[in-house]
Amino acid sequence: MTRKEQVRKIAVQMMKFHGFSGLTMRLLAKELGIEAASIYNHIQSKDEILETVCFDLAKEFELAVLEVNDIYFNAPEKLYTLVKSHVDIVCKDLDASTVFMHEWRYLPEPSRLEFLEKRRVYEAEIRKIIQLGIDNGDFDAIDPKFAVITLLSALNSIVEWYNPKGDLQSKEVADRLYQFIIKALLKPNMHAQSFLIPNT
Amino acid sequence: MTRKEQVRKIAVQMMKFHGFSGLTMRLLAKELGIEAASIYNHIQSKDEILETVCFDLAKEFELAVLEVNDIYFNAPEKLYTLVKSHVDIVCKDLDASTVFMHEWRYLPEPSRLEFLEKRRVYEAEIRKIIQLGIDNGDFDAIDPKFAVITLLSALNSIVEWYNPKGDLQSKEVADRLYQFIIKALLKPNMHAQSFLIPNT
DNA sequence: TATTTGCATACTAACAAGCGTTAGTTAGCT
DNA sequence: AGCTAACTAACGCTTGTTAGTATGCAAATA
Repeated sequence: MTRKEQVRKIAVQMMKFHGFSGLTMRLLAKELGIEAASIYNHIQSKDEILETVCFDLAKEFELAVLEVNDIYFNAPEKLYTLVKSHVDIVCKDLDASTVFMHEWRYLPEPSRLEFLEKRRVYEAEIRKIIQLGIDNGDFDAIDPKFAVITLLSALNSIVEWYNPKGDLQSKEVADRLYQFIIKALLKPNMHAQSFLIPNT
Repeated sequence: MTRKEQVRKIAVQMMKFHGFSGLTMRLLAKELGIEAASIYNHIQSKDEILETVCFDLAKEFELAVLEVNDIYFNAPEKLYTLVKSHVDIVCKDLDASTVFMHEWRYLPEPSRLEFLEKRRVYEAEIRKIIQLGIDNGDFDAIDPKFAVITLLSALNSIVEWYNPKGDLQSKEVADRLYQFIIKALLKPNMHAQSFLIPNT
């Protein structure tokens, strides 16, 4: 791990607790054991740290959903794969994900608008999955937009409660969330079709 | 509305966009059309604004859930009433609710710990409802803790997307969310029992 | 092998601006 | 007379960031 990566790692870790505005360069420097001015040998600005975190993760989410929508699957299978990927990304680096969820608001313009656009695309891709499920008769005819919002709120709130040192693995979290959500989405008469719920 | 209330209202409105740390007294003063020092004729400190917002809303949530658990209802009825109350509180003052959800982390100690305790109690009361549903055979035998987390994540994320000027009323949001969640909670063979889903 | 170059990493000192907040005062309304 | 709500001036401290400099190690050169 380069020094640059070390700086970013500690910065993100601290941003999780202090927030973007609350984390000062001098606070970060103290944790790194150096002077505030020295940080600028490794990064360009405080904003840059936030931009790196937000856009690196956004890229990961984007790739995951595009891959799912590229492969031929039925809607429940696509949804399971997407949920699994999303949860994996979040749990893999919980600090970064927490900052991603909470602090993107403080991205400087035009980065903030760019970020919102990326999120819009992500949501639109997920909506395609829900719509496919409805069109194919797997899912109840609910409002897809509403379903996406509710799905994502459940997925994203993982950062609020997940404990990497606890007994739940990323896969278990994904399976539980999927089973909860798929029940809300599936047509009532399809609940016996357990093949739609992958083995855990 | 007293001047004190006006100050708080504008402050909360601005905190929604700038965050607690990002909102400065001089920025708030400019929006109020006065000098920063003048604000202190109406409030004691910047922290006090945050504390008022967080604890006022916490009180509302607490009262709502205690009332629901006081009345004799079955679990689905209790849950519907709770969802309705929660959504009402959130939609009634979206600015305050947004600050409540995002900025409680920046409460000064010991207020922060006190806030977390109140939230813990709220979650425990909701868990009672889920547990009642399981014990009475209405709900699937899912992990109640997990169900509460998922339920609350859906309820709380309303602040991320709800538009008071849109075409959705608070009651409609509550009904939709309830129908989505109750489907995930109910036993499969009970889905035909539409009486469990209140008329919309 | 000895010397030089260059990069990585840290430092001190400082800047201009901004921070929350206090003290003391003034104007107008009841 | 007393209350409400504003003001100016200032305090001590913190903010992100720049400029210029020193040190130690690794690769390149003599």
